[in-house]
Parts: sequence; structure tokens; C-alpha cells
Amino acid sequence: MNKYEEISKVIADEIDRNLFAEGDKLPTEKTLAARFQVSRETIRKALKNLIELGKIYNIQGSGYYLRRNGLHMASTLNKFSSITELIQNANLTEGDIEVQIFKRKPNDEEIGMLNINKQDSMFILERIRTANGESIVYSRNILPQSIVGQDFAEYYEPGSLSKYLELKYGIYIVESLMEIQAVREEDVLPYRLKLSDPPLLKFIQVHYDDKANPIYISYDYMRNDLIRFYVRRT
Amino acid sequence: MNKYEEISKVIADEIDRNLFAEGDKLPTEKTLAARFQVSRETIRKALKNLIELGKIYNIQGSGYYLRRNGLHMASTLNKFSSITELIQNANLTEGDIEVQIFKRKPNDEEIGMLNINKQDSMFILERIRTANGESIVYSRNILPQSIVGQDFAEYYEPGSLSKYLELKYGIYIVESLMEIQAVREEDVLPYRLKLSDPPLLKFIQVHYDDKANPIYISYDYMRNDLIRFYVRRT
DNA sequence: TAGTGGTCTAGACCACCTC
DNA sequence: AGGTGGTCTAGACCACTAG
Repeated sequence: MNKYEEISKVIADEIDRNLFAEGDKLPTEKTLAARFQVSRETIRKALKNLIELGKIYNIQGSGYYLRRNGLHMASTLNKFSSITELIQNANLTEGDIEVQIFKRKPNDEEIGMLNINKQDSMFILERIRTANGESIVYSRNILPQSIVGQDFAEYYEPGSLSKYLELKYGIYIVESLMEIQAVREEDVLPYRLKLSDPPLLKFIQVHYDDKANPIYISYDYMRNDLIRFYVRRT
Repeated sequence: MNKYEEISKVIADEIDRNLFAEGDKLPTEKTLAARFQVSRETIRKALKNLIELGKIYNIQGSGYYLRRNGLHMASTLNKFSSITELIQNANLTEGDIEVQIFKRKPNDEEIGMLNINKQDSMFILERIRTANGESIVYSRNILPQSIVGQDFAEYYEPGSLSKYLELKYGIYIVESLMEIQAVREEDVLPYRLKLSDPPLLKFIQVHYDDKANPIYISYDYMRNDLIRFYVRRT
């Protein structure tokens, strides 16, 4: 663990333990540097971390201050997470039903987004994902055979696709570009999800690995009555 | 202008002028430091900037590489912008119609979100905002009288509210926390926006100034057939 | 093993806030 | 004017990648 990460955690912890009141001033960089026996730059890195987390803010020439109003920061869309993690964060248990896998040729949009060639085949993984038994999202993942190999359908396991890619292929999804859409008339949804006519949001994502390669596309029709979605804009 | 900002711009410019091919390796930090006659840390700050913009990525021990796939980066929701800017970014001309301003007492939710007290009054600014004459968003802004003063209704001008707060009160909105919702049955919308039954998204935002004070709340029902919304998740 | 980025330091000077 | 954060430096050592 790096020094600045350690220090960041210690201070975050002290904030969570209410050692400061909202709007309180934190010690100066110099003071903190002395306390932790590190250079000022290291302290600055640690504090920058906390600013990005929305825990503190600062004003040049004045100091660092506590911020308690950044309520729902933990579950913002800014941070990449799988649906599995999203559901687990909401303290629910995840499951998969109505799983379907099939194969077809890519369309032009997919060729463009995933940077593949026409000859490649695409696996389509469709499923309804549940939280505590309730259908919560209808999701469709589209990934090229050139990445997962011919026998993907046989070896696939329920749960997080990104976690599966990590374990089986050493592919680490670290980032995605997501489009958020209102659901339209023409969107075809499984009967099970239309049952109670819940409010739905449509997420379209391209997922990238740690080398900025586009790996797969996902379409997620998420129930918005059970999960809420936040974006921090800075 | 700081050195690292200058350097960041120069390199961004060279990228935009296609001096590198996609996936190309950029010069090493050391090389760049020599070229710009600055220290390595300064180069690192400049490069970090470009990583955040999605223009490059890097791999420890290997180097910095160009990334061209980050398509819609310019218009992501990650970056705070007013609706006026949103519309102008789409190369459209903004206008306001059906403007209504009234005053009422705050409800509990508003008291909590804006950190005000019960006695304060709230101004409600409702309007339909247009792009090239087309209704594009129904928006409702809620801001306390304690910030804008009693005579807000008289002095209000069409256009960006955040820009108005800047000019008239020196309040700089630099950040917001936004919730994205699917539009529900019970949402009341003006007839003009329901006309063609367009797909709509509902944005609920708390806007913060540069000292992390919550300033106002906005509800925006945005047409999703004319504007698209992206979030970068990292 | 050589080269690259990641962390860390100690000190300097500047820009801004506060009194 | 004194204190605080913002930028910048030159150099050190470490962690990782690649041939």
C-alpha cells in the first residue's frame, strides 16, 4: 500500500468517525505532513483523493474543509461497477433467470464500436437478473467470439460477466462509456419485466479493458423503482 | 496559464491534428520533459489531464498511448454544464417560453437538500426551454429567497440560471449531484411537451457553488429524441 | 537487463485568503 | 503581513514491461 493511500484512508476514517463537524476546517497540509512524517506533496495526493470522493473540498489560500452533503456518492454511475456489484451494494442477492445464449454475425454498429472485422461472430447473452428473487433488469451482452473462443456457451457461468472475463481470460474491465436512454415503444421487453409496468431506464455501454480495448457491449433495461441512479458532475 | 496546462493543450492539439495514429505510442515522460524544458512531474500533470479527457491512456513500465475510441467524450454528463450550454453544444439556439415564477414555503426535502431553515421562502422558476424553436425541456428551478433576495421575480432574465447567479450575485456553480429517473405516470408535464409523446428523461439536480454550498435544485424533463446523454464510468 | 512509469522527498517561489 | 494552498524543480528509489 502506498503512503498517500494509507494516509487517505486514515483521514477518511477519522471523518467517518465524526472527529470533524460539517464545514469544519481540516489541519493544514504542513501540519498533516508533520503528523504523518511525509512530504507535503504526499499529503496533497492523499487529500486530492478525498476531494474526488466528495468527502472534502478546499479553497486556495484558506484551507481544506469537511463536506457532509455528498449523500449518495457511494452509488454514483461515475464509478464503473457491474450490475452484480450494483445489486450487492443495495444489500440484495443477485440471480439469473431465463438465460439465453446464441451466436450471430455482427452488425455495422457493433463492428464500429468494438473495432472487430466482419468475419467475426458475436455471442449474445440475454438474461433477466434478479435481486432477492425480483426481476430487476433485462440485460443483453454482446461479445465477439475472437475474445472468448468458440465454446463460450458451454463454459459460461451465471453472475458477473466482467468477473468471468477476469478469471477465465485475464481481461480486466476498468471503464465504460454509457449512454442513458428513455425506454421507447419499439423496445422489446420480456413479459416478466413488463408485468407491473415499472419505470425503466435503458443503459447502453461499451466496456473497455485496462489497455483501452473495447471488449463488449451491454444493453440493460433497469427497473428504476427499486434502484436509483446518480451522477456527480464536476 | 500554468505550464502543465499549456503543455497539455499543445499535446492535445497535436493529437487532434493527427500527428499520432490510434494506438500509437507517445514520447516518454523524460523525452517530453526535455522537449518542453520542464521537470518530469510537470509533464506527468499534463499527461494526467489528457488521461482524464479520455485522449490517452498509459501502462506502467510501458508508456503512454493514444486513444481514439472515446467518441462522445465532449458531451458527457460527467462534466457539469447548464442546459444552455448543452443546447449550444448541439449547435442549436436556445430560447425560453411559458416562463412562470412564483413563491412558496420549502418542503422538508428541500430543507434537507439545500440546508436552509423552515422560515425561508422558495422561488420556483418554471419554463419550457427551446432549441431552434422546438420545445426540448420542461424545467423547474427551486432556489431560496435568502440567496437571490425578494425581488428575484422582477430582475430575472431568460437563459442560463447559473450564468445569471454568476453575474448578479458572484455565485459560481461548479458542481452538481444529479439523479436520473425514468418519467412516471404521475409526473405532470405541460401539454406542449406531451404533444408528440417524445421519449423523456427526468434529471433531478442539486447545484453546488465553489465552496460546496448547495444553492438550488432543478428538475428537468428532457426530450431524449433530440439530445443524447453519456456517462463515462472509470 | 534496460527502459518506462509510479512514488516520494525537500525545498523554492507564487497566488490567494484572512486579519 | 502572515498563513495557506498551487505550481515547479531535481533527484532518488521502486514497480512493472519488454526484449
